[in-house]
Amino acid sequence: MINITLPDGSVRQYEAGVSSMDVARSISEGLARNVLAAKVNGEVRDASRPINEDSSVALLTWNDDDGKMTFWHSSAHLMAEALEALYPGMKFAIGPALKDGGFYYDIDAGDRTLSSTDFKKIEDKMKELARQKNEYKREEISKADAIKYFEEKGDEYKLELLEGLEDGQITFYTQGNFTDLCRGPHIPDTGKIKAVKLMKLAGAYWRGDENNAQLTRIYGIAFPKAKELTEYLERLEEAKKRDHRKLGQELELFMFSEKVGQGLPIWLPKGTRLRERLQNFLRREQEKQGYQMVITPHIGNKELYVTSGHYAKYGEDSFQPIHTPKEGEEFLLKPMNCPHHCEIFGHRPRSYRELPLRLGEFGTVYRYEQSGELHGLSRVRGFTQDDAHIFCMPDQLKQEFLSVLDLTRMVLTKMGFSEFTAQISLRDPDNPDKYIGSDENWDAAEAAIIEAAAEAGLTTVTELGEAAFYGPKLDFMIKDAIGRQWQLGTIQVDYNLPERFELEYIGSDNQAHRPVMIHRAPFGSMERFISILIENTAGKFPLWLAPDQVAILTISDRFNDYAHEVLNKLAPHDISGFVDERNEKIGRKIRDAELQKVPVMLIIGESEAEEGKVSVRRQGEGDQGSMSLTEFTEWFEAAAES
RNA sequence: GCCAACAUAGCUCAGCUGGUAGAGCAGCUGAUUUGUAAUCAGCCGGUCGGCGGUUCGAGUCCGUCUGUUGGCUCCA
Repeated sequence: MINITLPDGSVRQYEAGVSSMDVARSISEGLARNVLAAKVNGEVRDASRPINEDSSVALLTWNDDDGKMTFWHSSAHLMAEALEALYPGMKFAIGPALKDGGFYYDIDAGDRTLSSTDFKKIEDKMKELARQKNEYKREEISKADAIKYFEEKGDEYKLELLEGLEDGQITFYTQGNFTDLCRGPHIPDTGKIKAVKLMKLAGAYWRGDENNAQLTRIYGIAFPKAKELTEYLERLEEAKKRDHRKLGQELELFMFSEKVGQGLPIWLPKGTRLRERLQNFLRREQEKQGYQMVITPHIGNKELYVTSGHYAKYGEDSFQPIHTPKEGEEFLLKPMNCPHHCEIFGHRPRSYRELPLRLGEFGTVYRYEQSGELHGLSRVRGFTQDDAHIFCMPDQLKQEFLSVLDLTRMVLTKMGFSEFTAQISLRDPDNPDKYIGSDENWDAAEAAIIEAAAEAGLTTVTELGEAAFYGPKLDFMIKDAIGRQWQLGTIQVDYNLPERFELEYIGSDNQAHRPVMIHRAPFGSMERFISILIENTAGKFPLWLAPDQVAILTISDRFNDYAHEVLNKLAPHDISGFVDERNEKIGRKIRDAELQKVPVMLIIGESEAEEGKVSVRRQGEGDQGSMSLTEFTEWFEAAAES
């Protein structure tokens, strides 16, 4: 008998050779039906494989990430089986599951060209094969036999893969009539796959190398329940509707111009109002916490970046230097604000009494991103960071970190994001030479970050080896309204720049000391943050942020004068908007304001003009009744708070 | 950057196998003076992304450039 330890800590006894599936059955039939694979002593394996010694076993279902990955991997095999059945002679390269969901298979279709019009046929075949509930059978095979099999089949890709594998650890998996070289594991049988959809087709090189053959990559998704596929597709639809590029155009927030240049966003009036509101908000909050704003130029002498080390690191992959008429003089578009801020710190002697010195700037920087990486506002070549650099003494690090965490969390919460986690990136303990700065400093900084995050009550994930060479960091991850994860603001500790710029302060001991620097940007960049904000709100910005807060809609042009009077009276209350004077019916004006997602509509006709009132309508909600202007400003303030 | 697809009016899109461009919305003009998601009519608007080529003839075929979109070793 062997002991099987389950995740809840309970221990059960079974005959040696028992399978994970048997274990599941002994617990409940329902569980057994849902088991996709099992994690045995930390290794994900087929549920059918025998266990011969005392082990810990976790049964994996659709609710486990490893279960999903196994499911999708098996789905890739199912797709390959369907392809082979429909189009004999195809060669298969690799077909993994994807962490972000779904799977793909890279295939060499020979002379045949596959297109998305073939998807339906392939999906139908997959469903047909799935209904046969074919078992995924594992088989250990000798390298010679494996080579023979694929030589006969004429699949040079699998043969190449075999070259890299050792005899004795090669396995085949077979379901139905399809056999594939595969490490596994797989789900018990194809019958679990109830819903499949092929998503897209892309070119991909064999082994990702452009010198190799170009293969056809087919992406697909699969689920154990039809309903889950429907929901998945609905989520994709929803994401499409929220796409900030689409909304940015519809709401006239920003634009791009070929003439201005790729990846260089142009902020239109409405987008600018939105952005300025965000900046003002952040500026005020930062000033409350003792930040001082500074402004530095968009270009800097090359020497500045040689000093900071950025030139050596980014030289040829960036915008190239600007030459002046003067011989040998070169300027760089600034890729970062920190060197400038270091110069501010260093321009006169600093006392420890001035620390922490917190310098903030909405600094616009330019980076030459690869053209293929550009994407709407989220990946651009010119953007503005909500940047700040805190120069402090080592023993102030934790306190400063804590206030930055507080600030970040506060502003994100105000922005409507409530679920965050923090990723803490530390040194790679096996590679101490990769990092600059003393061990004591690193230990202290890492401890400061970990303690600060714990004190702030943040859920954290720690990644070893992910730190920058100059210091550890913490990144904020947020979840948006439709469940997507985004990486936002980052907080980094830096020992490097103070050293390169030879920054010093005079301590209470009358000796010179080197300050520690914290880089931090709660939003990251205004561009990227706003792209996330647009997608999170679907363009329905909170009242206090909306570019136009109220649309004043007149029933007929007889009331235009009163409408303007109302607009003027709202201005002192910091409520802004416009009067829709068009000669249109009220229904039309409402529709247009609704589509423009103006949060509040004030409807003005005969009765309002006579009684000095406004009829209030909330975007997406409808009529809120009529009120006096005083009542309305109170209503507005209350609404803006919530 | 590489691969693929796409680029037609301000926007969304139609235009069969090559035979000199169309719709809806927007805009303009007029009528209408309107009560909670589209009033009616008329008009304007495109060297079909740029350049080159094939052809008697190119939005349509080929090349090239620009831009956009999706992908670009999560290893069998």
